[in-house]
Amino acid sequence: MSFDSRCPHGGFKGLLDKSLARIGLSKSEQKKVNREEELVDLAVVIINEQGFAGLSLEKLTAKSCYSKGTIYNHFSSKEDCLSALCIRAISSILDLFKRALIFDGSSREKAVAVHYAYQLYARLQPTLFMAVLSSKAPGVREKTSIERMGVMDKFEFEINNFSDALFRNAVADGSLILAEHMSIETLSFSNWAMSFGTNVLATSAKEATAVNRLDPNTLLLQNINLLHDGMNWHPLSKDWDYQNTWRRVEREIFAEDIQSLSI
Amino acid sequence: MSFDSRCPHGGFKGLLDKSLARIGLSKSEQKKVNREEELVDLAVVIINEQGFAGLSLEKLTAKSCYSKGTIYNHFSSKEDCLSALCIRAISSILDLFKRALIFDGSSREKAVAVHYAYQLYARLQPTLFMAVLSSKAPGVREKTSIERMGVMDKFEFEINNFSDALFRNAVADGSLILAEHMSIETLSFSNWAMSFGTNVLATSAKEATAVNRLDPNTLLLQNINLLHDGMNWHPLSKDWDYQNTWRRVEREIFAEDIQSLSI
DNA sequence: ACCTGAACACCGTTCAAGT
DNA sequence: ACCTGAACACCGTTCAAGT
Repeated sequence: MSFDSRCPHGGFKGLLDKSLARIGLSKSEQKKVNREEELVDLAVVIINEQGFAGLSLEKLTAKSCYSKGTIYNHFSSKEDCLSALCIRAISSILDLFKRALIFDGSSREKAVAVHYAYQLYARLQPTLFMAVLSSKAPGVREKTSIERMGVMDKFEFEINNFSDALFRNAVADGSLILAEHMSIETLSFSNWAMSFGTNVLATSAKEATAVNRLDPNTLLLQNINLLHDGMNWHPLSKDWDYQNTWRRVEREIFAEDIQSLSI
Repeated sequence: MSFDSRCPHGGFKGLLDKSLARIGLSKSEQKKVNREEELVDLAVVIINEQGFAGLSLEKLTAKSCYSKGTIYNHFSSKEDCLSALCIRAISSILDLFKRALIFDGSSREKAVAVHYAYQLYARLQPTLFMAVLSSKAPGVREKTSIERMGVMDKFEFEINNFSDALFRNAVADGSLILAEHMSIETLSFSNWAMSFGTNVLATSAKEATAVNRLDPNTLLLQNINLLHDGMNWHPLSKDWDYQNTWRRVEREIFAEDIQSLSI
């Protein structure tokens, strides 16, 4: 093993320190946050090399320049480390969501842009995306520290708020009329469930016959079109070419990200 | 620890042997199948007592009357054992699905009955249901034996066929008209994705704010109503009381199963 | 106040010897 | 042909000693 890759300090470190200082962290707290970033990066490398089953805090210790004690100072267990990857993923997904919002279109088109962003992340960072799924498994949740669990809940709450806002805007601009017994929360949740279910099944069951037989690129769009039509969210898919919206989102918002995929 | 519970042979054993013999297994193969059933039961007990994180083949060995070698003869790893629980779950779910089909109603109502069955299983056997989720995590899949992976694929294929049949029937009886660019497979997959996504998020995020704020009982029905309305599957939810269908399914098909929940 | 690595317990996995 | 359990490697986790 080459030791060159160990302890890759420096680079943007000074920059990072400053931006963290701005949000009110002490020097030692900054150091800890930076180190955790570093360790999460290393964990991703190990998973890419040896699979999720190959990740252990033992190996993470060996690959880093810290001792076991320090590693356990960050992660209370291997599963806690996995949850840290999950939080990294959710946080990045939220950033992509916010970028998707600037798409110039109807509220339903904006929702399509957000779903595009979700699926894009699954393609850009398959390992981190799968970490989200892994962290939903009870065995992982059980061993995640309560502090980190709190952070996860906080991010989940933010994602929910974000999703709710999409539907509130739709109701506000008149393109969506709330049926009886339907709340913003209900629609927002169904939207999330469909997206999550589609992406997980599409990613995890790719090899199996079930998903194989479908075109993964348009799969998510078709599913959410069905759902949004069911909500009677205008314009309906029969009156608007959302396939075209999907392509426009790709071109107008996420062109560089897509480029990095083909390199 | 009491040793009374160890090696609970007997009971329906003779009966089981005979039914297995009918499908063409030798005596020793029968024995192995029976033992695996027993071990899966024991694994569920351990998980119920100590959580998913508490399961190990070490403990399974201790709780059973077999040696480590024999346990590893059944399960190539702890994760392989988890996948065995997953297969047990899928197989039971398929049985419930078949029972749901006998519900007397329109093709869309039959689909509602099938979703009812899915959600019922999640309530009847939360541990086994969560095992399905666990087995979707990459770390578990990676350590599942190829033979068991094959069995899982076979069951997934059966579930798919079952779901496809629901939609084929709907097209056949004229209540569902396939839109352009929509295939039976697409609709079937979206149906599965919605159900899976809803049940997983409802089960795993129960504590979190997101799902808390919704009524879990009607959540799944609302979500699939939106989806089926989006497919334009008649009768639409505005023209038919599917809440009532849901209650009828509960009463007419699954009354005893629900009873066992409240005991 | 934080870091280290030795120490130990538990688990996973194999396999030579036994029936 | 199948089962056993000793043996060992790897991992998780703790904590007294060090800086």
